[in-house]
Amino acid sequence: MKVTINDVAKLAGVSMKTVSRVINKEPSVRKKTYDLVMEAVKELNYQPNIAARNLAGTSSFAVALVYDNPNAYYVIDMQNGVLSRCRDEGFELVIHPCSSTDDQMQDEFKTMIQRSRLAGLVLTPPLSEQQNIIDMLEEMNMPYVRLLSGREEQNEGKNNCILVNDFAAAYEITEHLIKHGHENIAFVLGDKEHKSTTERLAGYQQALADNNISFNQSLIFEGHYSFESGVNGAKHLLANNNKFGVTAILGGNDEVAAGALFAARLMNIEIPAQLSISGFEDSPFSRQTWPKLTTAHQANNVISEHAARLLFSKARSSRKQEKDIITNFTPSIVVRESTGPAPE
Amino acid sequence: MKVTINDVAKLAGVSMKTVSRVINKEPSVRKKTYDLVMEAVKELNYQPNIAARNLAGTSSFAVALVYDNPNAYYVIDMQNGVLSRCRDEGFELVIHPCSSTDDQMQDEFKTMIQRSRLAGLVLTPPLSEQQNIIDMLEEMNMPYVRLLSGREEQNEGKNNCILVNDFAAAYEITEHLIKHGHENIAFVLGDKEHKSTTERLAGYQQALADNNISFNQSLIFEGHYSFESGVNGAKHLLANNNKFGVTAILGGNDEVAAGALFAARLMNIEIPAQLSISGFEDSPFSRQTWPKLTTAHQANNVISEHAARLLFSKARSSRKQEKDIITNFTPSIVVRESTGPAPE
DNA sequence: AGTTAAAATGACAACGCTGTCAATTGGCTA
DNA sequence: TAGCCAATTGACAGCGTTGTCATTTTAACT
Repeated sequence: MKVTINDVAKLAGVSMKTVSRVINKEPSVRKKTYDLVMEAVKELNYQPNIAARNLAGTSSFAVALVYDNPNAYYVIDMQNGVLSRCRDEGFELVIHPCSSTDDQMQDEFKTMIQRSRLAGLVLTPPLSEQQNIIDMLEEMNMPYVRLLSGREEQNEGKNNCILVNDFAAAYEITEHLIKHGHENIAFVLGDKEHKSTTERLAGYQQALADNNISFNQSLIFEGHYSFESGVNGAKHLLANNNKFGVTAILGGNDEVAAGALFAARLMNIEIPAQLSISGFEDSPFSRQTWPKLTTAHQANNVISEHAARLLFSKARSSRKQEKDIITNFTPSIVVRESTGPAPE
Repeated sequence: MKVTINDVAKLAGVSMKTVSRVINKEPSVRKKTYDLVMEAVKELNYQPNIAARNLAGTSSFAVALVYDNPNAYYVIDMQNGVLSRCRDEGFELVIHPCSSTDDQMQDEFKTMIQRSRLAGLVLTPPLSEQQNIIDMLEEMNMPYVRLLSGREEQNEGKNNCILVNDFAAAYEITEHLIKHGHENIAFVLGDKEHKSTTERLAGYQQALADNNISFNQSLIFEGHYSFESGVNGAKHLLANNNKFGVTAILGGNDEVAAGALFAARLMNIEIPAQLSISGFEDSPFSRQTWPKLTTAHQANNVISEHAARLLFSKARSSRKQEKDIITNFTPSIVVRESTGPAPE
């Protein structure tokens, strides 16, 4: 039942160490020897023991996915992508949800890293934005890859980032609305600590500017990434019989947009006839509202696989921290039924 | 930096083995010794090395969570619950998503189990319903706990089950509707292969029977657990100007209910004035529709923690398969705005 | 106090693999 | 063909724990 490296070595007529070399694809193994060993491996259906590898070796065979994000769809997408790469590469995945943002978390985090003997970690926002975490990892010389909201040109100093260009996404959505005659476009922002919030706001502002529409602070509601916040934001923005003359609302993400939709219903406002609403992220959620949400599609499955791949390459390429690895993903707008021409 | 059991032993002035005994909460350690060791553990912040434990010991310190469920909220709830227990008990969690239902999956599954040297696994529906998987685990003498839809009285032969009483939940929701004057209550079912579907249907039928309402097959739509299916089901049931006189629709779960809501909107039907709609599961989703859904709350966080606890106790209590461990959870109805009195 | 069984502790090998370094082999040149 | 270097391969210790069994201590009796 249990096949060890020793069994393989005997069958192939070589030393254990040679088998080890073959398993780990180390160079300087003669082709003939390699084949001999592989044949024995197949014959015995040998599976290396992960615990022993971890214990004996200096390198580890586990990576961690760290998240502090209430959006289950996002987390699952990330997890599945990373997991799929892990399987292909023979790594284990350690899942590490972090609920808190306080100091205690950082300790807990450190403990986890030491305890699990990780080869590296994937950080998702908003955790990936915390400088103290990054500093800690750099100090520990621990490979990591972080998913961030941002534009390439603004992040040249940073390393190991995978950027999602929320600026461009917001720009595109805003322009879409402007083209449909909207001028008083409101924005219910997500948590202001999140980079995605400031990026989306900046994209929105740029689109306004490029189309000669002046920015109006009154049309901005500082909220959170939640349904509730979308409800509150829309209620506030549309208050007093829509005194600002808002004809479109950008939701900080799909959940916020769904909240805005909810609030509009409460006020008997027709979507999109009287009001256009759009979200961000294209979560499954955005397809399950009435009407379905216009949003910006973010290829989370692709992004997460890419993140894992990048991490593995970093983890393998020895100690030397390769700087400036930045990859860019730009979400693309998906127009559905929640946006339309501005009312007269 | 790296603290081993040896360091602790030296500081406490005892043998390594004694420290090991304390760590593993083995009996026959004097209170005084125990305290001495624990003090040293705290002082050095000692963390046992999982790899070494796995390698040296006979028992393993990893459990797996296996899922084949597209509902991200459900999966995350389960995962977080199990994970939280795992941390407390010093276990590792191996995540194993299974996309397919074919034979290949079973092989892959077996490989995973052998490779990871698991202490046991938690199976979630619909995977937990597959007899071939259960048989395989029994054969391997591998501890497991499965989450199932069902009633206690019907599952006495089975072991290691955590039952969610969907029958009772459906009964309660149906009765709620009947009390509000509904008689033509339709049901958009989920996937018929899932136990939860048949259980919910049975609860619905029982409630009708107990209230002297005859069951009408025409009011049943056999669908799937998806938003789309909810849309199609409602469209079908309300077709031809609502020829069946439906005044309420049960959605197989919250997603289906949201779909039904969507379809009702398309047909300009007022909710709940003209039509009541309810879901199941009380996913975050059910609070993000307009109007908010009446549903049956399922305490997934509690259930998953319980599952993990049960698995640990099984895994520890040596080989002897304790039979008949069955725990029962009954969802409780949450009345929101999507249901109301039947129209005249 | 002396005896004895039970409880508590310790010594040491073993788990399955990899790192290190020494030994062997093969291919080439002179 | 000897001589030499580089490419391969092997021997062996050790990773941090636990299982086993031997040893010591304690408690409970005569």
